[in-house]
Amino acid sequence: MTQNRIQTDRDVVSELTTGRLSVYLRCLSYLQSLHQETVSSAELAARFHLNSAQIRKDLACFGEFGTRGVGYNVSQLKEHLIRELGIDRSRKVIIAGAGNLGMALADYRGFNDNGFHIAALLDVDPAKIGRISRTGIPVLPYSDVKRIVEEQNVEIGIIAVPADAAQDVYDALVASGLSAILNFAPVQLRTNEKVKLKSVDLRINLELLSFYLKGVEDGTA
Amino acid sequence: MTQNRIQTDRDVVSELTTGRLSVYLRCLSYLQSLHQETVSSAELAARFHLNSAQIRKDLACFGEFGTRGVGYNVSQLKEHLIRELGIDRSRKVIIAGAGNLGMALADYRGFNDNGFHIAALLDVDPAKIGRISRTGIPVLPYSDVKRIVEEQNVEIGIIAVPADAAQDVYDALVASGLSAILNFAPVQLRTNEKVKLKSVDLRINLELLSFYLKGVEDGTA
DNA sequence: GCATGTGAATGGATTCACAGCT
DNA sequence: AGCTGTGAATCCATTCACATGC
Repeated sequence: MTQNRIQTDRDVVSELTTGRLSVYLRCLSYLQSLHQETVSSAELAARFHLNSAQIRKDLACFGEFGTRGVGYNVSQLKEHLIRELGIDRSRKVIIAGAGNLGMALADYRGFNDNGFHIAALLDVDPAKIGRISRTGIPVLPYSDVKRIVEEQNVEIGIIAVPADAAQDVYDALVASGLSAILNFAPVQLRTNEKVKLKSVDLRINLELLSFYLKGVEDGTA
Repeated sequence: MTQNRIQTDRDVVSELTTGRLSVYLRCLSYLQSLHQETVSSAELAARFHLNSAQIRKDLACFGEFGTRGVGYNVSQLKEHLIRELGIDRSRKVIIAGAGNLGMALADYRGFNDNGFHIAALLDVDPAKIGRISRTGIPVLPYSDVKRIVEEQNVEIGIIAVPADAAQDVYDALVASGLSAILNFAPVQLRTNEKVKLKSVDLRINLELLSFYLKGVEDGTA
């Protein structure tokens, strides 16, 4: 109910909850664009096929922000989530690997916007170094990592290199001094516990669908 | 909320389990390349920082495949998983959106290999139609969807278009007759329950890291 | 002896249900 | 009345611990 509680609860927020907060935030931006002033947990729940109690619990993690009998104030809640997610200022990102995926992420709106700014791409290929992405992000050699990270205060690294190069790249990023890494290479990395790592395995999702399809074929699903 | 589990003849397998099976499979391929003949749940557990009982439970979903006192036969288990995941034959995939992300996915090794084959990319941009990706995947207009899906027996669609086009593309893919969709657009789709949908939200992962970083800054994590 | 397979115990996340505020 | 905030109940996933079989 009071300020102490906000601090206490914070380190207990699960990734599942945090992920949903991101989704709510996007929805609030949309509602704001419609000039909707308040929203109830039931309305949000209907949009996402979630349970309304879950949404209230998620939002209550950081204090009481709703008004009983009314709901949540859209723009107030939005600002609040932005602050809680730590994207109320721009965080610098560097992408290792200027291949297809790295380039796509560099130019991806969701990545280079609204709380995140991509400082540079990194690559080993001399043919790529010195060029820029479609939206103007420069491709630099790995020898520049440490300098860029320090000069531009880069906090997040993204690994978008083939699996066999991922560990070396991981080690180089960690050595450069950044604090969090998003890994797209399908490998189990030997990690440094001081750096937060989140891995995303794109192929798993295709295999999940294949598994579902097989179930349908076998007539068991 | 409903579609999160997949029925099999033996039991019900959660998506979490299925995802881990994919990871084990990749590891088994690696062990096979080292000519290792057997592997224990404890060894796999150590590799992935998982609990060995969890691995045994995951693998036991489809029957008893290990040998007590010995472990699992690497190549036998690998073949078994490939069959259970339904990638023992090539499944055809079509990608909607020949932008950066679509192109990256089309040429991504993990997507166009080993159980999956990308039949085509789709786009609305006349400048892109008729071209091919770096690895030779053709870009076709949406008017060809139904024909391609039928002729080539495409089962899986991937949505790699901007958020505002995603619903229309989803509807077109569903209408074309395929059975499963992997969605990369950050929107809540109005779905047809006959088609399995899996959504991947890339931005959530960045926000997760931002949330972690904020926790560190505030000294609460 | 050693590692699997699995019922029982634990731990988390979700949902229920209602007290409490507007 | 309407909707939040939350303890209690439920559901699901993970882990423990051991009987079972090589």
